[in-house]
Amino acid sequence: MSGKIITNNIKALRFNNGEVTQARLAEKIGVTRQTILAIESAKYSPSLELAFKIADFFSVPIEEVFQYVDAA
Amino acid sequence: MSGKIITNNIKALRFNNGEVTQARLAEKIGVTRQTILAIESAKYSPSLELAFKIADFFSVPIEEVFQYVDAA
DNA sequence: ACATTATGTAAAATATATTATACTTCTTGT
DNA sequence: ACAAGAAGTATAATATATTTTACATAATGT
Repeated sequence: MSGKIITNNIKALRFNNGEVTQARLAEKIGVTRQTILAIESAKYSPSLELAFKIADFFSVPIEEVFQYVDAA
Repeated sequence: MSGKIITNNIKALRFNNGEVTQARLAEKIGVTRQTILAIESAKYSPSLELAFKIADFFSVPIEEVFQYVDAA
């Protein structure tokens, strides 16, 4: 049915950028630590705006943070 | 505060691709025509998943459909 | 002028993202 | 072993996106 899922490499990006913590990333972006945690562990996928904010924070395009790929 | 807003060129893309209608785009992507209309007229911004679906439909990266730019 | 198709407006109902709070577990340094 | 910082689990409350339905307007072809 759905076929595709959204994955992310936020954790990897956090460590490629001077060990930024979940709490600090959340604070910088203006969301809660819970939100970062939930997205990072793929509990749900973010709004487009939040996706843009995260991508902007790491200075990369959205596609480098999130991937829309086949589930199987 | 926020400073940035999300814009889109869905309408332009629809006409660059053989005049695909809102209803047809919605149907192909698996959402309601109202959703396409609301997003196209920036009543609200979509979920990341829907943004991916729209971008995929037009075979372009998300950044070519949606732009996160300064409001002013 | 009429019929048809596409787009816009509106509002209530539902689903999903985000917050807030509190507690737990893991790591690391001392 | 202990303390402190970071990450994980859980849940209720709130905000926002999406659906559904219904009607209104705009554009086009006959």
